[in-house]
Amino acid sequence: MAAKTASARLEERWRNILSVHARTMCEIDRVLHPHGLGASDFEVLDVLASATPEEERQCRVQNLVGRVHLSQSALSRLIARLEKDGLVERSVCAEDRRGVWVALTRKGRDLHAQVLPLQRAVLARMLDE
Amino acid sequence: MAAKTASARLEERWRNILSVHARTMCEIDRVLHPHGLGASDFEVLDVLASATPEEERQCRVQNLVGRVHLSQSALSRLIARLEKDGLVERSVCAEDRRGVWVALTRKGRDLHAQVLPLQRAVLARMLDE
DNA sequence: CCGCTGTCCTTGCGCATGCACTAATTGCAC
DNA sequence: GTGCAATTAGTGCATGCGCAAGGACAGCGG
Repeated sequence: MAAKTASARLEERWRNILSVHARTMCEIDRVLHPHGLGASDFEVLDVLASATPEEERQCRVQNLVGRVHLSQSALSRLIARLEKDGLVERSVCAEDRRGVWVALTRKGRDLHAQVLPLQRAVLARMLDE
Repeated sequence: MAAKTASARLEERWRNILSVHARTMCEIDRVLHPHGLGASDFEVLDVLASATPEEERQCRVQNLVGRVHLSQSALSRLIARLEKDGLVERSVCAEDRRGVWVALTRKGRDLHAQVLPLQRAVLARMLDE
């Protein structure tokens, strides 16, 4: 009975995570869509905006993979999209020419600043219950 | 400063949810894949297995939409796949011929019983930290 | 009956994602 | 130096998803 209860509790916690994740994710998408962004796009923008205090620059893409919940390939394409929209810039890494640097453009930084409050508002609404 | 802290805490919680969700989801997929199932497939099977104590039968699909984090269309196709694999059966609802009943087959029930411990093990591993 | 509105499921379509593969480059062993 | 494994990004392909539209049916008012 003890084991059963533990398993049931785990299951309940998991279902709860699933539920909160789905609803919040969906809401973020809905709020960001008018600005031409999806939840993943924002996630990358957000990492770039916060993890780039203008100094801690590494070869980026590889660096991003660890901080975002996307595969390398998905990230590659996502960055390509962001670049096409003029939100980030890619440049080859001089020290290691395999790598690619990714940096927010002015436009990207502005857009991030603009939508950040919207995302935070969603989090506040959804995570508080 | 108080507001900033609250926002940061929300952000941290959200990142944590994102992380746990991604890792657990991925692991469930990995464990279930050899059995021909994905995480969503299992979710549906699991709901069917637990929510069908042989009696509480409703027109199903509509009923499932509320319990699973998928759109109607995705669910429709997912059920079609499960049916193709012989794991569930669809039948028109007599009282309301718009509706469709979905029921686990013997094979579906067996497979669910077989993979359930695997999924629970993943939850135990990933959710405990 | 008739038609209208709403519900339930399915389908057409475009898109984002992951896997496996490739290309370019590095670093190391020899 | 030369070759070889490892690392880093990008690409072809298949798959699953959501949105919007469609088709079948129920329920209701006239």
